[in-house]
Amino acid sequence: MVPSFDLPPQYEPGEVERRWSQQWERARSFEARVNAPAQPYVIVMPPPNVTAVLHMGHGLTCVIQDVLIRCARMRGREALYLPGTDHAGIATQNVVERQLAEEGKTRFDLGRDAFVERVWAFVRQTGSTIIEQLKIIGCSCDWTRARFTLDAEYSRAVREVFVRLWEAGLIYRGHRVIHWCSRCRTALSDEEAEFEEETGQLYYIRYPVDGGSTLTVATTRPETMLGDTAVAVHPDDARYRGLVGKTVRLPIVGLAIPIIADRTVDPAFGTGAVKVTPAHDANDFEIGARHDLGTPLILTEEGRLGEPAGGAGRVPPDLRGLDRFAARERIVARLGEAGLLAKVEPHRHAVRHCYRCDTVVEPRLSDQWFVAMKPLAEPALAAEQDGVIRLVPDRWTSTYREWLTNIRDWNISRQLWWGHRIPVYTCGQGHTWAARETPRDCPNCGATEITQDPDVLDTWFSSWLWPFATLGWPSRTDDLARFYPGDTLVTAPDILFFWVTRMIMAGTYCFPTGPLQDRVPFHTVYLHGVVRDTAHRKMSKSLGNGIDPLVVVERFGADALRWTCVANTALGQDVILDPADLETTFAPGRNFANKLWNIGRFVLAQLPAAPDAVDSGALTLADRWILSRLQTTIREVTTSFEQFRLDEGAKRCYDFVWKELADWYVEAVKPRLGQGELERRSPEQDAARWVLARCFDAALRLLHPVVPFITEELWQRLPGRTPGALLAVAPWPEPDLSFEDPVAEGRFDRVRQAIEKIRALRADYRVPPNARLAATVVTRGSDDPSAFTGERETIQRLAHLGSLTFDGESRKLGAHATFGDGSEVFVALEGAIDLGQECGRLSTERARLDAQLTGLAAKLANPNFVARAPAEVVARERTKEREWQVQRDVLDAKLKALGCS
RNA sequence: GGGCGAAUAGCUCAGUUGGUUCAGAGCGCCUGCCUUACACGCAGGAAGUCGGGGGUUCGAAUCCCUCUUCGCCCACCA
Repeated sequence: MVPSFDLPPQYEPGEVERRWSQQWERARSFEARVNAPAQPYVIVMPPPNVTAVLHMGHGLTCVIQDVLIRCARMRGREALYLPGTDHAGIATQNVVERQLAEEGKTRFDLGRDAFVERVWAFVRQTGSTIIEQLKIIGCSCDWTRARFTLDAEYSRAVREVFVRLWEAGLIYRGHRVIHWCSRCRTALSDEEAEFEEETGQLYYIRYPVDGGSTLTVATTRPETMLGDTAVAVHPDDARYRGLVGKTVRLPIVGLAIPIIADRTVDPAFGTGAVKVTPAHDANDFEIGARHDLGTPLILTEEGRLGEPAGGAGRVPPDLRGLDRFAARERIVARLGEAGLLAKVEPHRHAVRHCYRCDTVVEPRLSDQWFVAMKPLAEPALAAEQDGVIRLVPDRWTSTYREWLTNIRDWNISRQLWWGHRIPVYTCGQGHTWAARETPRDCPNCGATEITQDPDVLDTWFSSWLWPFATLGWPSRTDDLARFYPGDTLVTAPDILFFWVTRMIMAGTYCFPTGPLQDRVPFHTVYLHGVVRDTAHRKMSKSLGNGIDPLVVVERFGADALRWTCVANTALGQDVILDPADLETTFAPGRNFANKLWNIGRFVLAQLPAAPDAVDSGALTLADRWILSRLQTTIREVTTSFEQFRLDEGAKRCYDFVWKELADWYVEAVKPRLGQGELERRSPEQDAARWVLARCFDAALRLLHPVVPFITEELWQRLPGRTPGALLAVAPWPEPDLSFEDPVAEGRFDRVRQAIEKIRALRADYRVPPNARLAATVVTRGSDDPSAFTGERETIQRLAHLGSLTFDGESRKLGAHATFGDGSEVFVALEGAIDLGQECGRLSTERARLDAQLTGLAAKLANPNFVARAPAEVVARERTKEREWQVQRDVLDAKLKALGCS
């Protein structure tokens, strides 16, 4: 038996993970130091909504960020992973409003102050939920720097930016048609009104022309006809040329409205005549402006029909107060009765919906605050074009450019109560100004009776300052000087426009001087994929196809969750997980953790006796092989992580640990180490223990960013740890060139192949596992046959042989392997083997090999190939041909030995 | 209407600049194994005309064209 140790044979993540979360926090391992000499590396976390409960989307993005930040930290950078939460105006207000609704109240029953206080109470109560959950999955954030977008200091930054933009003339009051959510009762930005493809109806309505005939218009929203102020046709449309200038009677309303000509009308759509509703359609507003039409507002903020101000009698009393969709039915019915409904046809079109509550958004004329975006977009465009900002994968750059080039002004006012109140004030004299501090009197006329704009700012007007408002801007704090600009921004592409581009704009705007690379908030944007289910639908609560990360942590461990996230996220590709089969989805990570655990159990049992150094002369072939593989692994993992190919890096570690270290090195080294005789020390045993320690230590370091908990737990148990030292801040391994040994790799590969051949033979010939056969390994042409004789014990053990001899000449029935340098290994099993069934199989194999050889011969006979292909390719093909010929000989020998014809 | 992504083993996916790790991994499946770290394991194995078609090339999963099927983003067509 190996020496007793206290580790159970199965890894139990729960207790270990809880313990290390606490230890790391207690050790303040993730707190970035302002005075540290090292170069900083900064990632700001996209702040989750303060009401959020952790879902796989957060999980994926934060795990990716955490891998990068942990890697940077181990590589000696002063790493800052800055967390926080977003007040999420509409989303949070909606949550609290729903709570109120359950009590039968609305926010208006409470009044503004009481409502806002209620939201605060809710936020204070639940606001740290997601923060705690992020700790559970191992995010190595600097929690002391956690920020909330409504913190007092943060609010100061928001006001500062607003006032600066105001003073620069970039904020203006716009009277225009905006997207209105009648459920949230607020305006939305273009980005917040999301298109959804729907099949609706296209209604053809006859408008009677004064003086006879009718003009038919097509509309998808017939209820808005009450707000029509004209009917427009294209000026060149021959069908309607005679009608322009006349008037039509607006059905139901009875008002006379003009027929006008406007070039924006598409004669090919519908009837070529379009009703013009300037107050409820952005296009129509433009047309109305050109033709000096009125803008009667016939839909209320609640989305109900309502008589416009001025009372032109547009909305009949019996329709007033009717919801817009009910009104649509009623009006269509009434048009039908009046014989004015020409036809209705199904119509596929994109309808805008509120991104928070999915309600169909209504275009509605109103007064809102806008930011002029063109001047802000220019430096952001330049940043990408000058290479100061890089998007990964780079296919996003075209999307980025296109959006910034065609950018439209940003409606930043929201008719909500929860958020940053717009710092615009008005006095009785009508003076309007923006102020950093709440003013006592009007700076223009000294009037003391002043009112503040009732609206709040778009949530994103605070989030776009995240990379520097969190560091204390506009104050010139040490944090700001040290940690701005940051390095990498990691997020899913769905908030590229909401957030990423705007952060870049805010960065360059708020840091107006210096070279561009000192102004932009980060130099790399890594846009990873979206978490989807097996039907490739985005995981969402509403679809019910989500996976609760905490359930996964409970069942499989946080490391398993992280493993699945990382191993499945190819560069920028979506991550497909199966919510119906958590076992299949997360078991690989758990199993790998368990494998690591058990390698640890084996290694730790040996290590009390591990020497600090070893004489390189004592290293066996296997030692030199695994050490060489380790150097390769270190190099590959490092570059993979640098290039955001996290899956590749993780899998490379996996293969090293499992396929190389555990499957081969540990097995090869067992006979040398003997059974639990730690006192026994030979140079070879010392070497093995030293190599084990070195490889395992390095593997734990490489894996730590991905699976921090188990690696920390195991690493702590390695001997020689100074108290308080943590893997989380231990140095990243560097490849050691002196251990790179391609010759040893090649030789050990031969040993492996010899063993695999013997194993395959045993399985093929159904040799009982306990049968200790004798085998002969025939080596020919090898540069050093002692490579095999030196590994006699390894081969015997791993191939379950009773005895093993080496032979340079004889060729018997067995397995054959050749190598690139022309050397060969032939393995002959000696013992009773039932070969009766083998003839057919061997003949088929022989036939296939013949066919392949014919094809290869043709290729080699092709003068084009020989002339044009690189020399080493031709040589490789020739080698292959020789190998195949040898294989054919072997097959022939086998067939002959079996007595097959 | 424009742009982008995906299509590779039964399932979920890798495959970076065409050529020695190019036909791979995990899961599942088949055959044996509790072999002194691990059955969340070990050994062996079956399995794919790399979506269809055309082209470039000595050589294509990889580059070009085209078609099909999914998915996403953007767009003022009522």
